[in-house]
Amino acid sequence: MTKSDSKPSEELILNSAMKVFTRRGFAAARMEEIAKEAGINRALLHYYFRDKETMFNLIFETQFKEFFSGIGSILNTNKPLFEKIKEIVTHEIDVLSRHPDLPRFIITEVALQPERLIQYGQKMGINPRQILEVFNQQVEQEVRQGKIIQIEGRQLLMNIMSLCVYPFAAKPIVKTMMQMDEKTFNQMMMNRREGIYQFIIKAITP
Amino acid sequence: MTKSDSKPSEELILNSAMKVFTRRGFAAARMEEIAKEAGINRALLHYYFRDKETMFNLIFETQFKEFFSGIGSILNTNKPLFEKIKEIVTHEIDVLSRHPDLPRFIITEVALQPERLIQYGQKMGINPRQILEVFNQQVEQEVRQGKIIQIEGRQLLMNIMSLCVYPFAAKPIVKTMMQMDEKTFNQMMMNRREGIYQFIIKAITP
DNA sequence: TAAAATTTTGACCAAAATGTTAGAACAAAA
DNA sequence: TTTTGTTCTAACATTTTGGTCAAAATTTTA
Repeated sequence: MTKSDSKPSEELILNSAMKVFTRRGFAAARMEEIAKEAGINRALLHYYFRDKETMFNLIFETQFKEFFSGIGSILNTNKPLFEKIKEIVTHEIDVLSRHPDLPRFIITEVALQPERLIQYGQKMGINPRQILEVFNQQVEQEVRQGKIIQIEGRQLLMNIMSLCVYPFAAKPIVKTMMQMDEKTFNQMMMNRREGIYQFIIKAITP
Repeated sequence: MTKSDSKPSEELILNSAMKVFTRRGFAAARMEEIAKEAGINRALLHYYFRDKETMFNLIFETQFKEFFSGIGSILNTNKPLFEKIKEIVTHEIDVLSRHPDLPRFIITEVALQPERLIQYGQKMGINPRQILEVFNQQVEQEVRQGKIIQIEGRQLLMNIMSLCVYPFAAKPIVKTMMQMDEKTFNQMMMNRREGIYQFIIKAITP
């Protein structure tokens, strides 16, 4: 809020920018609000970062990484399926508990400019085709071996992601509808970490 | 696009407004774009509807109803649990297939102004407390009777909603990551209607 | 401590977006 | 066909917002 802390302005600005951009999205974010949040003059934003779009791109990139890199590297191991699922669930819930605005931010901004996804995806060396292919193979194999019921890899993956991500994406709705305050919401998500895992395993074990 | 069809302008404008607002959200929506989409002059928007905000509220209300009313009335019956689940899933997938932008729109706009949710909720007589209470009771009962495994009502409800809604909310991401075109996406969602139901039932049957 | 470099700001500018209005075009009624 | 009322538009006004710049304040360095 106040600048008093002797943190270098550049970093201080980026922090404020992150808050405001993730809270409001690009279109509704105001340079004024970012400046105020950082406790500095608006012109200073332009001194450190050329313009709104440049700032936004920096923020988007870090958020994008935060959202995708983890799951990507988990999927790319050759651990057994159940273990992967466990890791994805715990990882997602943990990350999103720390950054609850993340999914909504990514979702809306990608919807507004889908080309970003491809662009940044390439930039950080994500290859969806390959990741998906590996996961599909693994699921198919376990199906054939009778370890899990018949299910498409991508449907399973989508189920996992849905169960983890949706409550955060829709957090303001969920909180109101289920009449939870911040604390109970967080508690519920903590319970969910184990709950979802059980739910999925139960659903796919023959 | 063109106005040629002799439809009354008022309705025509609302249609365009709906498209643009759901596509871009309030902040990124441009009056100009709405006018162009309707094939009319920008000033006419103000002739029929006072200003941007008034227009937006009308759109938001209809979208809000579309999103919530169905599930509300399904939950408010006293059918058996599995039947309810089946109905919710099919209903959600059907509605969202017709209005794929709906969840993202509601989610982002509610996040931007959470008071809307309460306001419009009351306006259309939705009582979350009561709805949730009924569902909780029902789940608890089935748990006690040993018909389903131990699970919290709200967790189950959240799972159901997550599995249905998330793929649409994150549609642009899902499409890109899983390399699907519009058609395959829709097909996948159709398969999902049955798939999710099986998944949930399997997960909660003892 | 004086000079040089840097950070920071207030004042201003330009562009973009919303909103207003006088009157043209059109339709309906007399 | 004139008159009256409604629908629509072009041009204008206003507001909001992002961005620039010269100079003040501060820090660094000589």
